Amino acid sequence: MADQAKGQTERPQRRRRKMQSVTMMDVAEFAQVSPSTVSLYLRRPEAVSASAGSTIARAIEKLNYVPNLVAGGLAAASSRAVSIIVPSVRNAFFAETVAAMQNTLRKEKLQLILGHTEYDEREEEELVKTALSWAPAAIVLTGLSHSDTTRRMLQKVSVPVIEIWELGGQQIDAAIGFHHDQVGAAAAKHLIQQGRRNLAYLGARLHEDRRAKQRCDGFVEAAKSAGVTVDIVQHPAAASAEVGGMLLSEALQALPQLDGVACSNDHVALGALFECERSSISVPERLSIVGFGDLSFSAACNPPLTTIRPSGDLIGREAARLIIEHMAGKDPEPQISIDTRFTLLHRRSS
Amino acid sequence: MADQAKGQTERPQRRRRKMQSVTMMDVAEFAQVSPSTVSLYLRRPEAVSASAGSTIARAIEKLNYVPNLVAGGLAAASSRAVSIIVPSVRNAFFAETVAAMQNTLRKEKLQLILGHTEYDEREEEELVKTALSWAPAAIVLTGLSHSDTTRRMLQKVSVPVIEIWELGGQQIDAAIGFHHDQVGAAAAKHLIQQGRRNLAYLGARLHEDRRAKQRCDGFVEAAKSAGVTVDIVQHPAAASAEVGGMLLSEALQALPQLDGVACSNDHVALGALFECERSSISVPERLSIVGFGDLSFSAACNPPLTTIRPSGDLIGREAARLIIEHMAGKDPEPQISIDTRFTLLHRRSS
DNA sequence: TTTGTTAATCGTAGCGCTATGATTGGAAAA
DNA sequence: TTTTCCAATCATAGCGCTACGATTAACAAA
Repeated sequence: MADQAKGQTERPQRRRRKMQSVTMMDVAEFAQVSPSTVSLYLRRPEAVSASAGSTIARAIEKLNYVPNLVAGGLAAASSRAVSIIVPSVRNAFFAETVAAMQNTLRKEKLQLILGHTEYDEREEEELVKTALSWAPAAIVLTGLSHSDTTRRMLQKVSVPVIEIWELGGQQIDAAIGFHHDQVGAAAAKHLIQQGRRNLAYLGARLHEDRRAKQRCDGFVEAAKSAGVTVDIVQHPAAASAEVGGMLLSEALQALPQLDGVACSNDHVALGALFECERSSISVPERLSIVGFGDLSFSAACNPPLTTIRPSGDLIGREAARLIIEHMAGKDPEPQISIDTRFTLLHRRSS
Repeated sequence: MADQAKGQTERPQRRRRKMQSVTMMDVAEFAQVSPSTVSLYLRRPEAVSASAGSTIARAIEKLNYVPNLVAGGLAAASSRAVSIIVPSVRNAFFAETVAAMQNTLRKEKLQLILGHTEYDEREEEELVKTALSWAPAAIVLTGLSHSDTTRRMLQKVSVPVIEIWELGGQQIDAAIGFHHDQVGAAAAKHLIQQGRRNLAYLGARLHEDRRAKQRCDGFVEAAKSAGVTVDIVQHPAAASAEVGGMLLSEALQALPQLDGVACSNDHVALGALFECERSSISVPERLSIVGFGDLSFSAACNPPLTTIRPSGDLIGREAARLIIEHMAGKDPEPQISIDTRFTLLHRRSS
């Protein structure tokens, strides 16, 4: 106190709100090494000597030190966060991918920053912009269809970009997914194989859900090229059992000969199944139903639902793998595309 | 790539990898104001004059400036991120809450950092630790049951902690949710009201899912205190339609008199419904079924499923509101608890 | 005029960490 | 011996921003 009263006012003491009580400096001091050694130990433990390493480890333990990832991210110009942008986590497909990614990334101490577009490109653009301002280790987005601005932003940037759940369009960098038109084609082929000749696709929200549209198109095309009658019955609302019921009853009215339907997803298929029950249409004798998704209830339906299972979790795991490899310094081949395929599960509804 | 071609003086000293090309300094320079004014404009636009504001806005637009949230977070000792930890996003309940939170927080430019515990307290502990190292604006976790270490970490820390989806236990700070035992009781009361006297609870994963257990207990207690026969039939696996079918058939075998069941959730109830169909048990004449969750298919079942709807989205919205208010400086009452209630939807399965 | 008051703006020291390049000590090579 | 080399460690300049306190401008009150 007294020694600071030097006639003229000294530099005013600034006080800032501290983020945390124990910092890397404290650990360094306690362990009698420099902060850089602590930092090095934390990032590449094999680069410091065994003795220094154990001293530092003890200091960290003792002081209960928790590294500040924000500061680290700023200094390193890249944070240990992965930004993932999906249409909606309420959608079981994306939830599964998100969960799988999370489970793989967690082992590398990478965090997931989540965003929903609600199937809105403008929203996606906003989310990408925010995502970039976090300097993430990677950006994962859904589908290959984005606004020009989004595409431009992402091309300019140096973080790896991974597009998931769609293949076959123009990709920004890496893409992991499958061909949705092939899904539709597989459904059609299967129904035809079962002897069905009057098909329809029960589609929900085809105007917004590009991938559902692709499945529909693939279905129609395959049916047509097989010389089979095919029609589309659709509804603008999101896929649900309720919509499925409505669509099937509409389809039956319009196409009395109908003997096989493929659905936007298993929710729609479930609704169709219930509608059959209500209308005493025997499945699969009179009508075959094929869904998409293999949701949790699909195998337990009555009859169990024939469906096509995409590997949502595989997509997530592969995306995580790509990110981890990139962080490890492996330069991935540009414009890589990974086809995770899908599986037709033939159950009793067809 | 190198879109910035500034004629920089050779500095053989240190060069660091820059995170971004255009910074707040650039904007300030362009707009002829100081960086602090730009910062102020970005955080509290009403605090700068209209003229300065519009100049800055123009500069931002012109230079295509994207703020660096990592740097901001470090300087402010708190990032614009909210950490949310749920058992799993594959679970529709939590997915709904996450989505609702996201939708509210997005308006405030807050990001969601997601973590999954997979119903493992040790994992939760790890996630909380990582979450804290992001200096989030708030931490949201699921349920009131945590490890001692987790609880200690969170009590020590100054960020707001919100526990969701459970009420009635010892809470760390804020809690938003409802009483699960009341859900069970409501189901029991409803079944009794429908004239049912031989009840059973079909429970999945009761040993791990604390909240499912509470619903079960509430159900049993309410039934007992009404003097009605009641039993529990359970399975260690996660709730699914498949498990539901198994549980119901087991229950019918053990309790031939059975005339009413409540289920862990609507997946289980759906499975029970299918089992009834397979076994030609008429619902609700011979057996009433009550679910939990009001999942997307519940209203479209045949018969439509009586169920109890929790307000997963309300929980998310309220959590977001609390966080936003806290950030706005409002000091929330400590230990606040918000009961979001639930609704019994009486449909034709009971 | 001076003084006080308020609104708007500014200057700049950190926030905690990482990356770069420098330095060190001791063993191996000459 | 001297020189070289390398692994281990260190010193420190930022990363881009926010918040604090200071300063200025504008105008009313004394």
